[in-house]
Amino acid sequence: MSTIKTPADLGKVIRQRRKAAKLTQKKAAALAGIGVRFLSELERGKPTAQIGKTIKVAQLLGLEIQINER
Amino acid sequence: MSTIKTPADLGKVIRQRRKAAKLTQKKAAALAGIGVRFLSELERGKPTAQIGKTIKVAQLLGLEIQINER
DNA sequence: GCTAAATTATCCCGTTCGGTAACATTTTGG
DNA sequence: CCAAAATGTTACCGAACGGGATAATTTAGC
Repeated sequence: MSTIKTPADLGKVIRQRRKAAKLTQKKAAALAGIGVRFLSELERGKPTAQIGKTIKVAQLLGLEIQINER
Repeated sequence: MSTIKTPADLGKVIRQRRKAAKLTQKKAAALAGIGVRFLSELERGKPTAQIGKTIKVAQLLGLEIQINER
């Protein structure tokens, strides 16, 4: 369970998880219905990545996003 | 603790939390350094909202984003 | 070193989003 | 209830960016 404070934090988790699933960016992107460039940038912490696509990728990788009061 | 499956889920939580904090969109947007339009659209679940701005808003409202394996 | 994978670059059209203000909706007070 | 006030949504303009496809370059694994 990781706490996300920045887009970079998010990218890191996604990359880890993708690798753990033995998927290349190309395959993962195809499965999520997005481009490889998006995934590459997302994993590197691009702050302007779109939320909808980001959620899609997370779900594809079996990641659950939760939000709660601090 | 809410599970986020879609941009709409996220928007809902953010709106609730903003209201609980007695902030108008205008004030909240100013505090987060974004435009009112972005916040309005974010709360209504716009899937293309940028992740960086979204995280900023969440943090301003004292929301913690977590991500973990399902 | 060779090969697959990942990052980066380029082209390019569509979209984002801030500022401002008009318009719509919701809330409030009498 | 209804009018006024507050809040939220949207249109407009314009500059800037997103991101898909593809190719080139860099990096990593064997």
